[in-house]
Amino acid sequence: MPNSFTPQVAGDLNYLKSLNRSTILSTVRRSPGLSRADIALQTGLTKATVGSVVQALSEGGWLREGELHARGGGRPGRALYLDGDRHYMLGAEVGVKGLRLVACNLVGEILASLHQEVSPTTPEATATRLAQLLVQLRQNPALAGRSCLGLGVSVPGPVSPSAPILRLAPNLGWEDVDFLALLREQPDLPGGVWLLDNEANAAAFGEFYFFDGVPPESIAYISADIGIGCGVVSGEHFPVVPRGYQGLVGEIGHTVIQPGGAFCHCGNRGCAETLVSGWALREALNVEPEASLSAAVQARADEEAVQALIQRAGEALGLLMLNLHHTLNPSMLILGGSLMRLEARLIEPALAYFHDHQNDLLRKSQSVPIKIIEDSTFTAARGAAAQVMARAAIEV
Amino acid sequence: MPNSFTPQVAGDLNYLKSLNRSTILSTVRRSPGLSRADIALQTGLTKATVGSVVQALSEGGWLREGELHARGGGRPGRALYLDGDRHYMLGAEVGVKGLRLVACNLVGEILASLHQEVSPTTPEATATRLAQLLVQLRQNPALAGRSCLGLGVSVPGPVSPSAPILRLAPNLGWEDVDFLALLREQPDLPGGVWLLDNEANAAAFGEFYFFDGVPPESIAYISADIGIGCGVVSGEHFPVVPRGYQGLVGEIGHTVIQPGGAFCHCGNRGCAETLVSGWALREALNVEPEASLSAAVQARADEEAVQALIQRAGEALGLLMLNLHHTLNPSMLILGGSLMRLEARLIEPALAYFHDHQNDLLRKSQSVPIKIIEDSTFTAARGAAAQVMARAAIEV
DNA sequence: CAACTTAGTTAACAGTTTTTACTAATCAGC
DNA sequence: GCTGATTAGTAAAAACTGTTAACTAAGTTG
Repeated sequence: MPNSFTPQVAGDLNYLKSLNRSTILSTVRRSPGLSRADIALQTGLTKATVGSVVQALSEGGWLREGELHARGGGRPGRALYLDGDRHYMLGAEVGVKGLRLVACNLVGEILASLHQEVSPTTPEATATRLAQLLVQLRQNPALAGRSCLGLGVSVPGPVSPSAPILRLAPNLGWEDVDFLALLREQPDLPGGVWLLDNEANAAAFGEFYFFDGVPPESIAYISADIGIGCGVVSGEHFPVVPRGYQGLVGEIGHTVIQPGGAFCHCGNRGCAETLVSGWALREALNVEPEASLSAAVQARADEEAVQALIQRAGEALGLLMLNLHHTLNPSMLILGGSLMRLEARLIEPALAYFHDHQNDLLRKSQSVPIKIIEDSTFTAARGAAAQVMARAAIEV
Repeated sequence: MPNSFTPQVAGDLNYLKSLNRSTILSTVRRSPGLSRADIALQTGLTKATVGSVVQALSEGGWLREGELHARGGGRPGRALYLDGDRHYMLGAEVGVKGLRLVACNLVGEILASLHQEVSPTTPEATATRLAQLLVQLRQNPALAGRSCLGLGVSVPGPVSPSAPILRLAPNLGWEDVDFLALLREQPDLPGGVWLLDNEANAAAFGEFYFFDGVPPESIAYISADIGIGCGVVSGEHFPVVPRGYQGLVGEIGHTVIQPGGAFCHCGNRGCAETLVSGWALREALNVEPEASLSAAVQARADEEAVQALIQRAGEALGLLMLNLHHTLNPSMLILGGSLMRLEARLIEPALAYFHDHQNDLLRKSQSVPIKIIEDSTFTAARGAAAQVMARAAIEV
């Protein structure tokens, strides 16, 4: 049955091998500690195939052997884990508020990170600065002796699905920027897989790929920051992020939920972002771009108007979550972004709205788990790194 | 790169063969008249492989040879087409207004059809009636000498993604119905692939799979009928219809676009369906379930209140289209369902709203083509048949 | 009509998973 | 402690895939 890792057009034996290698890797990623025999059972491959693929992956630094299983009669199997000690991926977020970089291993652990809270200026200057920070990051002793699989960069705007080009980033004033090309002109950068993606997509991918616990069937990650975006991921072994025809999937901040409502900077009226978003709240509360929104809210928490504003924003977020659920029906909703720093003030009305406005269909189904990421400083950067790993696992 | 036809878990040589056969078939479906050499070029397979697969497909009744190409020097290639004369698929729509059946060939042509405009009662009685009609349909002389690939059934409600079970059909009063199991108890039905899917999904799949002309990258099909649903399809060679965790993808009729608005039958307020849907308009205009909505509108076309009502409904539909575009970003929107019989009265305000409320991101992109299906009597049934073909092409 | 070009087929080949048989390691029971 | 049962993992042969390279087929062009 169709799912997600298929060649552009048709497949040869090489593709088949790559598919199986990647499936085995993903099987171990999703349930660490499986033995070769377990993998054979789960994937349907034979013990012989699994054995030879595992050997190759171990030699390549992707898998490592662990302890022995001891379950009843028979020779115990040897546990297999992703090898967190031999490779790493670089991930970077070019955000409105600054640059954030991580290097993480195959298990998703952040080995080293950097962030610089300065708003990007031109694409060229930003590329230069990012390159310098990448060089600095790679000198971190935690990365010594490891090989780099590549670099993923996330940007605050839609990326063309056909080419790694940032189409429009209103909050940076950038348009049609080939950021990876600018970066490639810089010295001392690693080779391997280079990827560019939207911030919400990257974050969503990372949360799905490195999910802590039993992985959900699919997720929608709502990124509530200056603007509101959303990334969607599904696919057991080969997670897919739908991007749409023009890379606009998940631009839910500009879905209209209040026809004839307030004007939005996008040129329309009544967008969700006019009710819940960093820029709308800052504007309503007169908070300077440099100042902290959550601090301002905290300071004026006893003003009734402020309470009502945040309450309304939370409800709008809840409505957005419901609409998203009716349109994409993910098995889990994840909320992230700097707006989460408003904590219960924003989140409680959102959850309340979400639960109080479920319709019959939803009530019939088991309720959708909602996960909240309080600190998403490195979420997008780590997600970009995760995308690098997923791609490298296919190409190796 | 990930896309859509991957085995449950891992692939063996059988899968590889099936993949390539299916890819070749799809290549011909998307551009009829290609030669073996063209296919080899497009798919990346070698001439040898293409040759042997084409031979197998021809013998199996899937492909036929056509005229000779005559383009410049060299031996001319022989055009290949899907063979419309040897197989057919059955498709049925269990709708609120009755049963609709088609038999169509590999090219998507309807060879025979039936429809019975009687509202279904119980699942059991409906299965019995549908089985009788299927037997009757299969006796149509147009089907003589052809083999049946299977049966697809579409139903007016979400289908569980894990099993072919109708979860809820409010307009039929059905809940958790294993309709295919009921059907299987009936005599004289064909074997092959049996599928069950939501009406909007089936229709969307059919419009994509049998697209007349250059196939779009992806589509969203909005089914505007008693309720409002939506099906999404994308994937070049292996079209995928996302269903979501509980089969609720595309339930856009219950996205809220007017918080605090009118009560919806789903238990919520301000759903899109309260503004634009068969039931809302019928209720507002006091039209009996048996009577024709379009006729009623036609008759009262000069009442100002009626004009305003339809105008508002059209605008709501336009808003829904915009929101859908911002969430899923398909490369084409298709409008279908019985509400299209209201014609320009409904459609013009919808298109006007859609075009007048595009934001900067959309304006920057080339505009999304919108296709309107005036008569969608057999759209869902044919779509269900298309799904059967797609599945059979993989399994054969 | 010979040279050229492109389409399609054939047989040997390389690379994949599977099959089958085997070895390795642990536990249970005597 | 030994034997047998059971499960894990490996090795070599077998089966099957698409590829390669050489060939035949069938047109056009000079």
